[in-house]
Amino acid sequence: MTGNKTFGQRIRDLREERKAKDPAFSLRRFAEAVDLSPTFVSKMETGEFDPPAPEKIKKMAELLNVDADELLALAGRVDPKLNEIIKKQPKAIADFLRTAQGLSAKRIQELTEQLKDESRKGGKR
Amino acid sequence: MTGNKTFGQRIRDLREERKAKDPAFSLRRFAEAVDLSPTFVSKMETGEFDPPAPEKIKKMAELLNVDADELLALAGRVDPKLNEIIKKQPKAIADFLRTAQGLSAKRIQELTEQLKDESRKGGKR
DNA sequence: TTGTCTGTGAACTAAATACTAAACGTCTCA
DNA sequence: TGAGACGTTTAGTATTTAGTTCACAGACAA
Repeated sequence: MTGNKTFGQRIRDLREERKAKDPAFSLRRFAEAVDLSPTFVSKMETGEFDPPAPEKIKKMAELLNVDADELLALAGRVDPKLNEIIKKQPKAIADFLRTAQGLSAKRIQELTEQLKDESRKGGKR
Repeated sequence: MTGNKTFGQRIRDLREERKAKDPAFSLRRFAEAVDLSPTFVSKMETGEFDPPAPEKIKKMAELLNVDADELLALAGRVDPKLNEIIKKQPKAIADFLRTAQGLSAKRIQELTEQLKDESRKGGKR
């Protein structure tokens, strides 16, 4: 597995790593950049507080240069935008996801590629 | 389109339809079966209250004999179980959904069928 | 005409979510 | 030797979510 850390541990690791090269990644300054209080970030990193709202998590991912979906997943959340996508075709996508359940990441990526190829060639389809 | 009603209107229509044949579908009795107060169901059906928690919506779908995903979608929600599925492969599925965005229901159903055929033939894949 | 059922209106509310402010001890470095 | 930044602790709070209770007026039936 890519890493079995908690959300808070992962943020702290990433932030400390950046801090070593750039003092803008101190807890206080990072908190300000994400628009959260230092208190919250401290507690969150130590796991005493739950992760913040999805938008804050996305902002952190951007600042820390990591994939937002990875952080959101660690936080036990899903990007609200994915739910918006699902709502446009609820039955079809719900069926698909239940069928795709348990598929390897690789196989899912193949399907994604397949769709991309199709749209490159044949327009919408 | 299949129907452009609000969540509440849809529930009321379905419930009244059943009520005509079965007095167990009075507002009060239905509310009790779903484990909600009559007041809540009344307000919900007239749109004055927001739809209840996903589990209640699923229960209603079951009692009213309709697809839960349809009701959940009308309620502007997504089955929490779908989010659980996404969390198992967050990056791959997030990518897939963003790529599949805007695809027709038909095309998504084709993909689902493709996966089902594969698992019928080749095991997990 | 009392009893029982219907749906509805007004007024709350418990619990969860998503945080904050202020003060504290520690360390640095000028 | 004190000014400033560091992360942390204690003690809260505002907002949202997901409902509830109680009382009411109208229909119907015995």
